Amino acid sequence: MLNKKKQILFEKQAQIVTAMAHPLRIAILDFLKNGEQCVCKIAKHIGSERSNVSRHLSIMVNAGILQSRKNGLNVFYKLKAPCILDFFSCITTCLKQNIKDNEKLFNVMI
Amino acid sequence: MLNKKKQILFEKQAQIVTAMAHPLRIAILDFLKNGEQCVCKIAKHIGSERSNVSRHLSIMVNAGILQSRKNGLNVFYKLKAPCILDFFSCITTCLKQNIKDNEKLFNVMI
DNA sequence: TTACTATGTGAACATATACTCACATAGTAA
DNA sequence: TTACTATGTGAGTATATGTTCACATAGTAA
Repeated sequence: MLNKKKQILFEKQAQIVTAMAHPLRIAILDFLKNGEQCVCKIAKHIGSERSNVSRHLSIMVNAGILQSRKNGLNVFYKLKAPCILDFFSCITTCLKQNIKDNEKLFNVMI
Repeated sequence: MLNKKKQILFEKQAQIVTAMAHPLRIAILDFLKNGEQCVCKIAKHIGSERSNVSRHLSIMVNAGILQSRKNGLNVFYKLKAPCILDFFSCITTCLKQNIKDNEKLFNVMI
């Protein structure tokens, strides 16, 4: 059985992973890899409602993977842990492997 | 605006990230880092209903981050992409930073 | 002051997710 | 055959999540 310490660790880790587990949020993270952006620019770039983008951003700020800075009317968001980007190269490796596996399955079927 | 290709890529990536976005699933991934395990061992280790564990496992198999092998009555599950484990070191970095930030905030408040 | 812009948030709704229970299936062993 | 074990899954329920609309707030600029 898991001890309480590990259980808490896994819950905290899940909070961070969950904050990345959405196509729009991944699109935002990808957009922010080259530096901070304001909400309206992000909303325009990913093509979604401004209020919805605002919510997605606050989810990632609460999880501690983004940080924000106010400047006049604008609020700028940027990545807090750049290592998050490395993660997506692992994810892409998974994706490529999945495609290979599907090809194999397909070749067996026909 | 995002093009269709990128949109599809982010959706596929989100499917994989979502498959890791749960404390029990992270506990399972952690348990499997030392090699394959059958469902009953996994269920006993993480201390959850066998049927629930079975569902969590199938979520991760469908996402392509686990693979399974049948042997008699048992079904053994193992990690498909070991780079997933590297990811959790990044997550832990985030967590440590979050704790530091909270400390700073706490010091400002008192 | 007024008019404007960027952002955040409450309320409502639709959809997705997690969990449990009960049962079905498939392999083992007598 | 029967009895058992490990696993998966349908149904039901509770909770969480994503989205939109409308409105509130805060800063800008005339």
